[in-house]
Amino acid sequence: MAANSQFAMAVHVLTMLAQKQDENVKSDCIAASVNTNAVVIRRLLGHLQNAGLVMSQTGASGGTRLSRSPAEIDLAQVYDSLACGEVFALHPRQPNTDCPVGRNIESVLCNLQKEIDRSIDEKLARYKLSDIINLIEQGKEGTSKGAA
Amino acid sequence: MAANSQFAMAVHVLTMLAQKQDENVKSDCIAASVNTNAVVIRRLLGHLQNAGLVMSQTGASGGTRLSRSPAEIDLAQVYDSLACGEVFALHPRQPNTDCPVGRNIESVLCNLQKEIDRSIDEKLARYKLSDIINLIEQGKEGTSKGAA
DNA sequence: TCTATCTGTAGCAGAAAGAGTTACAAACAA
DNA sequence: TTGTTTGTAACTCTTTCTGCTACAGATAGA
Repeated sequence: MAANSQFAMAVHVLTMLAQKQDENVKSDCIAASVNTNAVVIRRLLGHLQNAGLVMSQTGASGGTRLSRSPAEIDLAQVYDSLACGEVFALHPRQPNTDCPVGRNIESVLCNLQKEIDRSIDEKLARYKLSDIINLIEQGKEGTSKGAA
Repeated sequence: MAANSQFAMAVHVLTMLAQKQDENVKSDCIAASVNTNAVVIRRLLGHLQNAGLVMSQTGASGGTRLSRSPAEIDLAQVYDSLACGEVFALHPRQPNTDCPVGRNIESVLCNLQKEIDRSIDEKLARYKLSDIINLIEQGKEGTSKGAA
């Protein structure tokens, strides 16, 4: 396991920002909803800012807001901005190069890894932030009729 | 990051077993090629055995061999046997349920996660172990002309 | 039956990665 | 000038993974 929870938090954060468009949201406020520390949120926002998805403002009455509309942000952009890629890692130690398998397997797996990453990206690119917001809105009515 | 290197090792191990079909391979021997400890290999083989991909034999002249032909084993089976799934994790702490976003985002992301997992599985299912072996064989000739 | 060999697994130590926290400089509105 | 907010460094704690030792149980072969 040990998967990355940053992505889930990022989607959460962006959804909140989308709901308060044209308003600076403070990291404290976001942290309260995600149930974590404000610094954790600011670190996350740093990545989203580098990717051009949000913009922050320091100082009094500062905060963060989306820098594009929710329809112009897709989940692949979010995923990539966190650079948490790699579904599986390669060998922790260099395999034994005296063995014919060990000598060549890395490059084969590396290519496979890239291919998988591309397919995840394609899948995520189909979802806009605006789609996620719609799904969450649907979830509000009824208890949880499954936002499939 | 912190992705799972188990998958890479598993493919490595299975490739070795395929090359010594109908022969019991010892965990020591595999460990030497993967460049790790024999116990690590035996733990890994346990998963593959539960999935019915290999069979082990204890005692003198024991070891492990494939329980099917390489053409009957695909990488999705390998991936699933390790149960290392989950491309991204959900929130480490329960989000604040007082917040409308926090209350519903988990189920939305959970569904997304399942969808991504399915698409990885579909992609991996296209590769048989026999395909991997072919790619590695190709890599032997020439230095590394890219086993794409 | 005895012995040498190999797997399966428990249990421990060390390393690595993350999360959470405190603290503070820099930016900025009022 | 003052109060507020981000950005970031630095630290601790926890969790997870790897590697390792040790040993019980299984088994082939003498």
